[in-house]
Amino acid sequence: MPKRAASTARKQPRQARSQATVHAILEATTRILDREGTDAATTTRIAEVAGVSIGTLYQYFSHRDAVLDALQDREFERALSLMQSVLSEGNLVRAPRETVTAVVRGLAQLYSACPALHRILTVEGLRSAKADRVHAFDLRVIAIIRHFLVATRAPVRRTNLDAAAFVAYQSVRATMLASLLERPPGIDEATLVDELVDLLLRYLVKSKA
Amino acid sequence: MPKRAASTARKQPRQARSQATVHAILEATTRILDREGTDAATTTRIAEVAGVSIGTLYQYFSHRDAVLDALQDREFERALSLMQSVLSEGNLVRAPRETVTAVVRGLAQLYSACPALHRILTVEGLRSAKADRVHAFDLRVIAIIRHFLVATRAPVRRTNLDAAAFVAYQSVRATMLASLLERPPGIDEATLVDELVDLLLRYLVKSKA
Amino acid sequence: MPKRAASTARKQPRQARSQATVHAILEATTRILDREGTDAATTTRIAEVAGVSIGTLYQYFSHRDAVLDALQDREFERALSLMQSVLSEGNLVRAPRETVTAVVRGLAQLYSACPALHRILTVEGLRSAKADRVHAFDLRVIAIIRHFLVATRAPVRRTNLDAAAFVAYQSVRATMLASLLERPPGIDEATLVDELVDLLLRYLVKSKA
Amino acid sequence: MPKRAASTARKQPRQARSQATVHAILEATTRILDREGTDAATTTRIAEVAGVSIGTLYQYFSHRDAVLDALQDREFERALSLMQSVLSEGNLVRAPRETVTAVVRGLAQLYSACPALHRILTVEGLRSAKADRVHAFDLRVIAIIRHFLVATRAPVRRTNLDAAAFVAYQSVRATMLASLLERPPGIDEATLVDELVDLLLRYLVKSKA
DNA sequence: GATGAATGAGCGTTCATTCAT
DNA sequence: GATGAATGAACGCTCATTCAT
Repeated sequence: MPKRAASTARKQPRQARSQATVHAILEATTRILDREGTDAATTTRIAEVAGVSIGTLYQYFSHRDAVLDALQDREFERALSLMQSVLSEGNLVRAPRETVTAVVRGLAQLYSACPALHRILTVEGLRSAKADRVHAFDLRVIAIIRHFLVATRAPVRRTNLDAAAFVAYQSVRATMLASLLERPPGIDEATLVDELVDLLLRYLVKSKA
Repeated sequence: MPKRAASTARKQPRQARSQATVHAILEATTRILDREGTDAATTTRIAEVAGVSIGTLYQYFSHRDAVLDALQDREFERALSLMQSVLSEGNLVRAPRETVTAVVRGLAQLYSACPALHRILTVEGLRSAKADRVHAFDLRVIAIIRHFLVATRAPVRRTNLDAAAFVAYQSVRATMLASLLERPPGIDEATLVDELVDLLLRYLVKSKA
Repeated sequence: MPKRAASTARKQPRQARSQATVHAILEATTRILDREGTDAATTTRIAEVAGVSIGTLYQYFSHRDAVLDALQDREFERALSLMQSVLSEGNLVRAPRETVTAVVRGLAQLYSACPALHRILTVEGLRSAKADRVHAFDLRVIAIIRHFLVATRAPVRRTNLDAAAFVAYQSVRATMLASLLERPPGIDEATLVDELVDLLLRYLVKSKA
Repeated sequence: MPKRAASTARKQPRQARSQATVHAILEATTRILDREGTDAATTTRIAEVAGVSIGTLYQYFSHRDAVLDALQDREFERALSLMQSVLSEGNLVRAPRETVTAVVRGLAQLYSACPALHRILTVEGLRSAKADRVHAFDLRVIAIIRHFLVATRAPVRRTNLDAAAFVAYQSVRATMLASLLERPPGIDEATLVDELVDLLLRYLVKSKA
């Protein structure tokens, strides 16, 4: 009894063929955004890459932005569940470095598959009403981090936890994406992870000494 | 050493009137981008706000992107000279906290005047060939930071200076812009500066203890 | 004398189920046209309101216009039989005012049930080849009226009966529809009927005096 | 100091070329509506027939309907000024038959140049918000007729002047247009005018006898 | 030099129609 | 027979760019 009809979806793809079509559209959009940028993601191009007609696209998405929204929802959900699982109650006893490394490594994996896409999705807030979606996501991420900072046994150094969570998230997100996209000389992925983990630990946690 | 022969400029604005026109166009573009967003920055609108005809605009800029490029150059130059002056040889003797605070405050001032514009300029890098321009700018910024890290008398903690400069710059830039644009609850500008200064000092400099 | 082999019908709805489907489609179209206007009468919407699939619709009607044509046929037939019964031989002995009132009242009833529909059916004649259908209908109506004018015992004032029938019919039809659709102030339906009856009697019949 | 910028017009055509362009667009629309019907009046077709590009059309009209509105305004204004001049104070002393004949002849001339166009313009009220424009026009026409009925020296037979003006206008309009469009056998234009004049006189004015 | 009317490729979107299931 | 996913021509409209004045 699936009653979660997203407001953006035109019809629930119940049949196998329909699901495949929707999937193909989202994958095509992912590829286009990651490789060709936002401007290339026209409805015509998406349909073309997905191997469907433009009419078919509009049977599943009410308008162009609905496709982007669906993609954003999917990726945001992925990122959130990643963080939630690593920062969950069960992991509170692990050493801070372990936990932080897990989060950073997880994000690195998530982003490195299609960094340009994630740059667009996490940053495209300027564009019209999309800003609200990004902000809402940011708030959820920060809530998760904040909750972890409250619950962890490690000695947290910060007093303003809202600010700490915000700074931590934005720093890791932006640095990772910039690194993946610019590929600056002398910084491979492993180095980057180490640096970010160190940045976070020194910023967030009291040193043992 | 005349380095203003930008490939995008159509003619050398030698005369006062010409310079005034170019300036008006860039100012108009700045205002539109910051207040109305990228989509509003049509050539017609820019010409209108600048108080010139569309024909005149094309007499000074070969195409729309040339206007944006010129604007980007101008703002990038501003940011670079800011950092260069604060991180210059003359300031090496100041306490690290002073210098770092000066840089962060400087950027905060620069960005907060027109945050949306800077978001567009630094982030719209995805768009087509613009990415290269942003990357080139990033490299210059990082070189300046790296040079400071080498020259400062403060005890630098990092060993990979390329990575350190990159991480430091990206973290500050992204966090500051996100904060200005999202205005997350519980984080005012002063708080943000304090947090970022602390983030940078703990990451970059060995504590005295 | 089977005259239902309309060129627009795709198949003979011999069976009860088929007839019910055709009926449902025509009723749905009627409702949509009258309440939502021409533009809303898409094939998808018609099928939806009729409770059948779009494929089924096309099994009974070769194309969209065939549905409208069938509806037009139905309503035209209704109007014709109304006029024919009132203006038939059996009514020739009634007083002219009685007969004319009956016709006008009959049309008022027919139209007021769904005025927008009749407006579309009688006026949308402009649209492509539909004009011919409306004209053909008009000719039949006029023939009926003309025939009455010839046969009635009342003293007819007109000499050009073609013109008289035409003028009489068009005046009543248009005024009635305009009144129902515009609902002009100061003219209720009873008033309108009185005015039109008076208009017709004075135009068509010699006054007794 | 012309400050009547119509809300539908995009820019005031001050220069000769611009005026010619606007005129060409309206003429093209007239021709298309009259000969090919409403559906044919696409922006592409209008631009094509007018001999301009689609972009030019949109420099003078903010959207497709603005073109139709402008045309409607023009024709409505023509019809109103015709009726106003014939039914004006100066003509109150003329014999009723003279005045009525002048009005009917005037409308006949107006309509016969492009009957299909006038049918569309006076009747297209169903389509979305266009109904209001037609109704507003109808009210103005009726006000003019009503005013004449009040002021004339001829003995008016009707008591409900609103209804009388409405019935008179709609009857003449519809009959004339239907006649021009259907060209029913046995009714030439002169006959039609005579019939309508007689219809109106008998309906509106007390006979001398 | 400056102007702004004109251009047209290309966008997002709709909807009548088909055909494999 | 019935279904509804898929199709694609055609629509209204925008905006970077050109060029005659």
